Amino acid sequence: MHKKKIAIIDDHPAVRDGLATRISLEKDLEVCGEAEDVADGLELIIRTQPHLAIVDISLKTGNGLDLIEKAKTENEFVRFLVWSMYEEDLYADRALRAGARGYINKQAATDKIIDAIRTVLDDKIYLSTEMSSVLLHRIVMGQSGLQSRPEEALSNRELQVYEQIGLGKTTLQIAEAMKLSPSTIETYRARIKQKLDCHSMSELIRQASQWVLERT
Amino acid sequence: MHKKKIAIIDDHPAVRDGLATRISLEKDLEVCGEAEDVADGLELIIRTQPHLAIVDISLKTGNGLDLIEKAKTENEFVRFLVWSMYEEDLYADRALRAGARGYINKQAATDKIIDAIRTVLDDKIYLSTEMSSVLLHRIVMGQSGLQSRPEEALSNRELQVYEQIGLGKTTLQIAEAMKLSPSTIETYRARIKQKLDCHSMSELIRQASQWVLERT
DNA sequence: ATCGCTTGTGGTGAATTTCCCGACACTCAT
DNA sequence: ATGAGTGTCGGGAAATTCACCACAAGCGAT
Repeated sequence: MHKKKIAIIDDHPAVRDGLATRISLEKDLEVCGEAEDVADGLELIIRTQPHLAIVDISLKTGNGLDLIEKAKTENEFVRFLVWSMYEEDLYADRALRAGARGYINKQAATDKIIDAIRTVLDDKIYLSTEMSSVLLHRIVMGQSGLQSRPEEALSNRELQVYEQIGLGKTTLQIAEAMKLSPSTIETYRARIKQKLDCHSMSELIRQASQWVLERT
Repeated sequence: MHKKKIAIIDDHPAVRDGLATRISLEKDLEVCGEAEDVADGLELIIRTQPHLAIVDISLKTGNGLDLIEKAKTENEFVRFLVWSMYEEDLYADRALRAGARGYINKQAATDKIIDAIRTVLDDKIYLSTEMSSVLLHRIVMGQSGLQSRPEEALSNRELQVYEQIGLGKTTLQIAEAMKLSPSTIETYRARIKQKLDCHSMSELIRQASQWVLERT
């Protein structure tokens, strides 16, 4: 029989163990290797060409999403499933954007991960139902479901404001800096929130500051 | 033979599985139960009176250190080992102060955790050698020496709130999650702002969210 | 044994900010 | 020329933040 090969890339040995033993219970799946950082993970993927790589976001050195971005071009046939402790709404769309075919939380029961694996191996997208509906909602409301980097959704002015927000500036500070009425900044902020699907200032600030950091 | 009973309290099923299977390989150890949040963890400890409880810091609801504080008085004979993904230098001394007998990182090899378990069961303290010397050094220098990170100035509660802030949660959401009055969260926030020298919510959120990202 | 400081918890009321509406002019593409 | 998106602003209601205060418990220093 032809078993599907699964690679596990996670920086917690106990997690790898737990996952590996659980996967081994399935007759048609086998773990073809494990890695705990980006370099080893890449090497593992290139060498073993797994059908699916399960990737944690926070690795020993670097980020699982980076790994996926790097690996996906050279390894057409490898599918990626992101497996992380972070809440889905923080990272699911980033994961998909990076090239993953699914996202599953570590708090999920181990049986769920098997579901997710099979779903992705079957060339479908795996997300929680809530997250799926959020993305679908975005498609209906906005243009594309995945917010391809904020730059593309925001207008010039909005982007400038977004950047200031990410720097931790208050509405008033931004208004002064840009010599505009605070009301205007409020409007931009409201539009940004709508476009990026944020529901509170806290969330917007968090997202903006993250964006500022990541945009090197 | 009289096996030592181990309780596992962690909110990631895969971690529990990995740990449990690894522990089961030892002839003189047995897992007497698992839990994934504070309430269940307490109940588990009271009911089974394990020789040792392995406790993750971030649980589904609440904090592992709180669990230890609550559990230790009523359960004299239960020892606690903190097992977390966070870097030792911020949490190890908090863990010990809360009543734990050791701290081990999730990135440690699974054999290490067995070491740690045996060490604690043997009524010794388990820490990495680096951390031991750091703590000793702090004791000698009178603790008020140089705190490399401003976050070290925060109290336990403040740190929990800080983390939530960094995740983009609003004051109200945090209050609900921690089952405290919003006023209390306000107070913590004010104290955090003072300690970290932030002058507005925006700045605090920005700093907290960056911290959450960069802390591994 | 006492004093002072920190921590954990909460409250009040004023000041600010956010939120939800609407408005208007201008551009650009359909 | 109509509608969608953008840049700019305002008003009023709702929510949040801020600036204090309070108090009990714990802990270290005197």
